[in-house]
Amino acid sequence: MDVFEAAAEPNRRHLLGLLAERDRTAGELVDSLPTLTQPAVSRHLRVLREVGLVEVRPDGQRRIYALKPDGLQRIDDWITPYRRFWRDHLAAPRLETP
Amino acid sequence: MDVFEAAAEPNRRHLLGLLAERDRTAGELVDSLPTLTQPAVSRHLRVLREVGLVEVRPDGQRRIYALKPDGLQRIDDWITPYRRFWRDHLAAPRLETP
DNA sequence: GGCTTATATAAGCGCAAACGTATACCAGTG
DNA sequence: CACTGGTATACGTTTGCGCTTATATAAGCC
Repeated sequence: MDVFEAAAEPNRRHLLGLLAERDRTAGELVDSLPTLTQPAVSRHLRVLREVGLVEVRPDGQRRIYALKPDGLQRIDDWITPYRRFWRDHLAAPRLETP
Repeated sequence: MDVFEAAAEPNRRHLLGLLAERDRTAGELVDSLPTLTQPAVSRHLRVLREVGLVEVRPDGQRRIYALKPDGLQRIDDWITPYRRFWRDHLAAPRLETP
């Protein structure tokens, strides 16, 4: 699994959104997704860990998750050339438009 | 399938890359992925069409594919808030680093 | 009209993702 | 030490993606 697939999952994007606000314990993140069970969220966190999008530090018996900046930057690097593309085409979508 | 899942597939990102250079016929795109069969590429193009990342126009018996700017912009909109995040954290990764 | 070229769809298969239930692993607390 | 709370892993199941082979559709050409 790479960064793109990891970020493609809505629940994982939800987790990333929360971690962008501030660091959170695994428990808080579990509570933020009431439709999922604790193991399900734990596995999403593992995926985010493995692709380098988040990092964990232990705090007693809890685990505190934090966003890792460089992970998302890889997606941003990919998008960058396209950004130029739509900046050119957006104002004047088609030259041959009547 | 949404834009994120569509862009998560490496072969589809390859196709988007080619279409960012210039419009291409379906046949050119098929030839650009020698490890895949023609139907496989055709299905990838269908996915990209359905999520609004590309558009097609017929040219005789060929189909010419073109990149649609607004599709990728939706991913960019999602990334934007995170960009601020790593701009803040990248220069000084951790305050408590020894 | 018949034949070829270009592209899309259909059918079927294998595999990996995502989930829930059950369980293991620690760390704290009495 | 026994027990509880917080988190991760194991396991089995379902579901959907991506692939190939085979076929349909449609345009161009003789």
